[in-house]
Amino acid sequence: MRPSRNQKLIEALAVEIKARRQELALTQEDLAGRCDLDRPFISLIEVGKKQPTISVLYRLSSALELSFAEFAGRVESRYSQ
Amino acid sequence: MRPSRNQKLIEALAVEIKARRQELALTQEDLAGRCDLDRPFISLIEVGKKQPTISVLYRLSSALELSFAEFAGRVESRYSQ
DNA sequence: TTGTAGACTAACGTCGACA
DNA sequence: CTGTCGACGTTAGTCTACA
Repeated sequence: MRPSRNQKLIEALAVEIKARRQELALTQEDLAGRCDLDRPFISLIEVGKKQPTISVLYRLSSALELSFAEFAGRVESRYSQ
Repeated sequence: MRPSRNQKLIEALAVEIKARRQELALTQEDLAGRCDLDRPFISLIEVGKKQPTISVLYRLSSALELSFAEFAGRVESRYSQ
């Protein structure tokens, strides 16, 4: 079977991360620092070119000051639209 | 550099998936069929040996008849304990 | 500040098989 | 029914660097 890629979901995630990051007035480097991730990697996620694993998702949600459930809910609503 | 692996989170996910699957009286093969994933892969996730990406997580939540937010919340509560 | 590129390592996700 | 294994192709995730 084809690799499990859902581009619309990935893009919903991308938009939510970027929006929330800017809401908190953080740079990509700030965010990367908060969750100990590579800054260029954050960039790739925000343009919908990378699909993070659950560990990275969880760390991103914490860094964005959201519970995991709240973060997932936001991504989900963007996806459903 | 350091692998972005949070074993406790992975195990919380593992336990939740297995519990919810059994709640629905599904076999791993049933679940695999519902979300079009490899059956052995489901098994590895349920024993905490694999860390799925967001696409796989989303498909699992749907297959387990949970919203993405609800699913994330359940994993999160198991993780926090 | 951000997007992207190349090169690299580790891990995902699939498949077939077997206890 | 489930866990595991080996093999495989693909991609996550890191790092350096540049416009």
